[in-house]
Amino acid sequence: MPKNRYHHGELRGALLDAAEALVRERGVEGWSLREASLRVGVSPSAAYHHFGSREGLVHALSGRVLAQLGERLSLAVNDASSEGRQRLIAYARGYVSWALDDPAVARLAFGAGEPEIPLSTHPHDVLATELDRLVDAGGLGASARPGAEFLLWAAIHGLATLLVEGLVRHDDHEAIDLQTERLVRTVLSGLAQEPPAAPAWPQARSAHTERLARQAVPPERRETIAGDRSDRA
Amino acid sequence: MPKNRYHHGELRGALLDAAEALVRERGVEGWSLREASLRVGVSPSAAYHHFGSREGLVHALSGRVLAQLGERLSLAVNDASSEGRQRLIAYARGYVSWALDDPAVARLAFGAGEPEIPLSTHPHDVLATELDRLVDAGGLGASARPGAEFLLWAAIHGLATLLVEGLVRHDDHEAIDLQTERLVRTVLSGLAQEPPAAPAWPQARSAHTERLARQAVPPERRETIAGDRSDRA
DNA sequence: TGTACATCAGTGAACGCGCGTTCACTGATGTAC
DNA sequence: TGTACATCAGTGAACGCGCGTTCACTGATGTAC
Repeated sequence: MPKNRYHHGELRGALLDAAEALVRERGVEGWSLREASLRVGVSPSAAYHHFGSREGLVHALSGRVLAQLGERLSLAVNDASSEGRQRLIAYARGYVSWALDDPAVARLAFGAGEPEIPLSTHPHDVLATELDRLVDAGGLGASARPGAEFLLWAAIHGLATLLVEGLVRHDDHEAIDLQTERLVRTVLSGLAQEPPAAPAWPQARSAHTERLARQAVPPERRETIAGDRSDRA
Repeated sequence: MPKNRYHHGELRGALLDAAEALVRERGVEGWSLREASLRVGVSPSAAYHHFGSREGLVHALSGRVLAQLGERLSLAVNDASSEGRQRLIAYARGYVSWALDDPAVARLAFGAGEPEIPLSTHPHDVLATELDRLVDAGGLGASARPGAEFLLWAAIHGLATLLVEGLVRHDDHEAIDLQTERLVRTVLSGLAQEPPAAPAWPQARSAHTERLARQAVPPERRETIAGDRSDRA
């Protein structure tokens, strides 16, 4: 807590906070980099030292916000019972209520392309882990597991999106919770019905997983790594 | 085709065309009302005679575009076999491929709140009709029907959205088609599994249905209509 | 068929504005010796 | 412990720009008689 304010100390985080508040108030496009700087009490050009452009700031914020959703979902799932289906219902409710609590922030998180976000914090990873758990507990056949997280994710994400954009409406929060529960139960029971000899469904990939895979193998090594024996660990 | 160009004749439509092209090129926010006017060869203020503001233009366009999707889906469904499940798979494929063919336009259609669009042209209505048809043909129990369109819509919409935003990726179009098919089959089979004594799920409402209901009873008559016998037709 | 006139559908100049970004700069901090 | 100096993290003025919207206007069209 320096008396002196020439060096802010936490400027990067403070700018992200200001930007998040502005998104909440006026949407993703309804504010300027100048205004975010002004709120923090810093010159506009200071922001350029931390983010190269307005877009850079928005992109960084979207990653932070998506990670927050992931953490919230982890908590929601672990607060729920140990029964696999109930945990997934809790996941879905958390996802939908998060989006409805803060529609503009959700739009940002859902719309900003490839996020900068660590593994296992991502909503997709939390969901995948829960489905693995359900299979382990015998609640879902192993043959239905591959790709199942994308079906469930699509369903939950679609409900959240339709509600956030106002294309679908309910009377109250409880009605939304029930609709969410029905949706999850329906998809899970549909998955359980899948014949074991189902066609080999193509595998989808999550954008953040791809990015992380790329980062694990730095660009300059990608061509030689296959035959490289000097790898450590 | 008037030689004289002082009166354009089709200015409203021409402005919508220009705006749609601009959305395609640069996204919903990446252009100005001035630029749309310029493309059409008309002064910016001419646009104000047709749409009261930039927002008005965008809103009108979103309605037009959503209606186009609805028409495309009607065609896709009717081109498919008469078997109910196949028709719904065709619906979903049409929905997803439309969004991927034109991501920016899809974002506009999906994100602009309450659209101005006639009944039965709306994607929601087309879907509801197909589900009714499936029930009539015995492909789905009547007890699972209420609200089912919202489950399926959420699933399809979510898949489209995740793909459009780049959060989920596939190798090619065929993989996407297969994933779409799996999603629809899973939801339908989950719905079919629903116990007949299922809880009374709350009923969702579509934004456009509500708007149409409001319009059917004009505001100034809403209070008296119950006891009003002077109704015509 | 001709004319008067209301209405419709445009023009074009002007407004005030805040934007993203760049630039040369300076004060504060951390490090080597 | 003191000093020189590189680096880090800010300042603040300025740039050129295109924006949405308003306004008083005018040319073309449609209608009544």
